[in-house]
Amino acid sequence: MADPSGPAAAPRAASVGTRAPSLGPLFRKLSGFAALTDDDARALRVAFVAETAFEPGRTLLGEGERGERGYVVLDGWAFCFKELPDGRRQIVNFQLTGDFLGMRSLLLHVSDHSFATLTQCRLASIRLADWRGLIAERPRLATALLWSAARNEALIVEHLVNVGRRTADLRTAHLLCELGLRLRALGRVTGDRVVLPLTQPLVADALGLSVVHLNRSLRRLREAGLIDVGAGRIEIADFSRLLTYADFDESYMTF
Amino acid sequence: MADPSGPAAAPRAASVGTRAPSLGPLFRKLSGFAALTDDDARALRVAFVAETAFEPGRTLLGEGERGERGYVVLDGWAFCFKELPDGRRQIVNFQLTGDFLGMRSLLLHVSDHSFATLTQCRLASIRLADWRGLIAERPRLATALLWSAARNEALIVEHLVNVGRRTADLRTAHLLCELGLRLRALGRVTGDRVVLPLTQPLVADALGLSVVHLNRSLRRLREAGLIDVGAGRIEIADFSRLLTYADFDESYMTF
DNA sequence: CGGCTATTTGAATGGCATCAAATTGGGTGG
DNA sequence: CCACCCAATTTGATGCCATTCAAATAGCCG
Repeated sequence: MADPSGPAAAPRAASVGTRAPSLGPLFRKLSGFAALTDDDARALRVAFVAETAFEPGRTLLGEGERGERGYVVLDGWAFCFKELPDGRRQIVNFQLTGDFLGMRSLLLHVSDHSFATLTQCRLASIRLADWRGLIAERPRLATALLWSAARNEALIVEHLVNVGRRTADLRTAHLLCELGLRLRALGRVTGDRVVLPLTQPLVADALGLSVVHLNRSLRRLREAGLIDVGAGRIEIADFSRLLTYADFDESYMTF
Repeated sequence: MADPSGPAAAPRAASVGTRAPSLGPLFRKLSGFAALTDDDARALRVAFVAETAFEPGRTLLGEGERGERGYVVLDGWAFCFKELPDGRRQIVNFQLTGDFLGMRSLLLHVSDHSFATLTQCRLASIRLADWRGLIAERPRLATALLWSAARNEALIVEHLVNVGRRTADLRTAHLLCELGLRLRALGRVTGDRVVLPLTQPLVADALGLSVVHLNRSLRRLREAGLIDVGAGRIEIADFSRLLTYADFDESYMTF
């Protein structure tokens, strides 16, 4: 194990940028896809520049703009979305600690989507040239990134199934389950309660529902004792039962 | 330009497999993402084994199975989908000539989705080890594959927006436009008419609609003179007007 | 010819959107 | 500390979009 910044590593001087970004979660994720070396860890540390915190609700890149930098979430929640001509929008997915943000915009000349912070966020960023360099010169890293892209695609595909073929209540429960499990995989969840920093307009845009109808779905889930809601926050009250209720099949996440 | 099997190349003996697969469209697509060399073309030719034709409606891999081989469509239509416990399904996207099929299943230990042929198909296939080899040993190819994965993700994301935020009529028109443009990019379409080998149950499963309702949407499009329908086939009758009707923004496809 | 699937239409139901409005809570400036 | 504003939450009423049930027709294959 070659964690570039994990707690197990001895304290080391900041190698690049204002301070060494904590790329531990990212590196752990990528290590699950390919056997990375210390050199790979070092290359990641060098290529990614730590950024100071971004405030909540900040749009980092709009559709049609040119992506100058790609990001990794060090801490906080972000999300990406597409807007329609009439102003409505579809949230594509949420990014948590260790997830990439805007890498597709970096690859394409013009971004096909937008992304923004949801909560206060700490992000590390990378320039296109450095990104290309990592892929071209580090075969194991390139392999891990392709695996990571596959995992990301699997999340989006399941989201599509959710929106296309499930009722509002199950759809809502399913999304909450996925986010809860992703937090659990990060070691942020221990018991049967999970707090998610989600407002209802946001979740409605993710699920392809109106805010009004989502609110009624949430009320039913609350009356069933599965969740609690309020003040810009949705809280899973009984994770086990919510997973059962949603008939959640986590096979698309477990690789 | 180093087309491994294009018509411009002089006839060459089959290098591997029963005959040299026509990887031209795949190579052309990948060349748009990174500058590939003759060696890259050769490596692709060696790794992909030509397969004989598959009949229409053949499921190549089911959800939960282990993907032993990845595929490239040489000719014909295929599609991938996920099934729900109640038997309904969501079609994720369609694969045309030059598109990968089942690569995500190859990377993951257990496939999270299924895929099948739609029409008669000719496919070339690759084993996991050879796939890993291409990625690890050919940096330009790895780069191109990551770009290709990004493009594929962009298609799925737009599909999600379509299902999540558009009405049935616009949703239907949008899908037909995308497929028409993809055929056009392959040089298979010249005029304002495009024939698509799609049955209505299939399109309904792609759009997250019931067959009955899709049928009514198609009727409205037909009465508007935009399409023709019948006998396992949907035909774009006036591509220009259909693009206008769908307010189609092709920026997500043009890279 | 019989069975299967695709296409099509009618009728009724229901899920979800839209419109409207009351309430709440956090943030900000006076 | 209060007044105000703005966004989020919540509920009611209404109507439409889409599903479901039902059935008829048509085309394909064995």
